[in-house]
Amino acid sequence: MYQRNTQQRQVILEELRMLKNHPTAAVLYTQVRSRLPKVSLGTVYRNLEMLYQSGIIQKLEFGGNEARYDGTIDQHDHVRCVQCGRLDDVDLPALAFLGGDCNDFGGFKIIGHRFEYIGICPQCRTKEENQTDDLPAER
Amino acid sequence: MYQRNTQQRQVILEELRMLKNHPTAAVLYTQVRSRLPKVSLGTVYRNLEMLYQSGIIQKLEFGGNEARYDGTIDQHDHVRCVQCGRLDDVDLPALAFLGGDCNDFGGFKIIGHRFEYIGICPQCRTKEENQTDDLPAER
DNA sequence: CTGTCTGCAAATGGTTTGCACCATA
DNA sequence: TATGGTGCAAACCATTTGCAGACAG
Repeated sequence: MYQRNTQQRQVILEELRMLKNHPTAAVLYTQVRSRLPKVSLGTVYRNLEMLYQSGIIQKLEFGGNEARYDGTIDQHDHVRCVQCGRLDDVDLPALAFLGGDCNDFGGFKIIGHRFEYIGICPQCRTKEENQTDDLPAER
Repeated sequence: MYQRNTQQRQVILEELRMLKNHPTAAVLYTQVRSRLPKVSLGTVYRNLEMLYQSGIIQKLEFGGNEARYDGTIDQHDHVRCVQCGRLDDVDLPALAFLGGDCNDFGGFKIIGHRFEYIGICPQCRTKEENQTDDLPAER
């Protein structure tokens, strides 16, 4: 089951690694289109999934939101802004053990974990202070 | 902003509390229909969201899968089966600190966290042993 | 009565997929 | 030139929403 090294695939991976902020597929798509104006969103999804399955990139999907992608595979956790969806890195070595030795819970074979802080990012915080009214919808 | 105490809302909450295994909206819907044959799926979603916003139940959404609901609000973590989506409880007091004092990461105001183990449930494990072929799709 | 809630069905939105053509190896 | 990849558009599927009638308070 070999994979070809297409131009699209290369550009998608390069641009993903360029964008440091864990872009969504849609954001990456517009970015890639600046170099390959004819790519389709379907191709972006297909390649992201392929790269993810090959263990080359990370897919960071949580709670109904759009999935976000990380061009590296080093293990670290994240903070997600409830309001705008922004996703930042968090270095929290204390969590390393969680994926480790504990590999049986009620018969489950544990193969990993997902962790994420939920919060409000700096931008959204200042927005909140300026306009005290209009609480935005939760989701 | 008061809320009415409709029959639908009551039954939905009761049935959710009856089902101990964190049902999806669809599963709960069929369950509720056995008592109220005319409820609509929309009503189930609307009420679940309402109960969730009111802090009466938990909404457990993770990784692109269907959301699952918990009729109680006690804090505990979960294991999710990658293959069938089954969601079980896990008691892991060590994680309690995570939502606690640490309330500022890079300007983010931390308001909570999401954690979940990923694994393979007993049923899917035995299935795997019996038939070594046909790897199921990731998602 | 008033204003919330319901059932229905259509809309949404992120993601996937079928198909015919394209291009990599 | 064989076959995996692409672009396009339609399909999917969980969830949301507009609307007119129903019903709780």
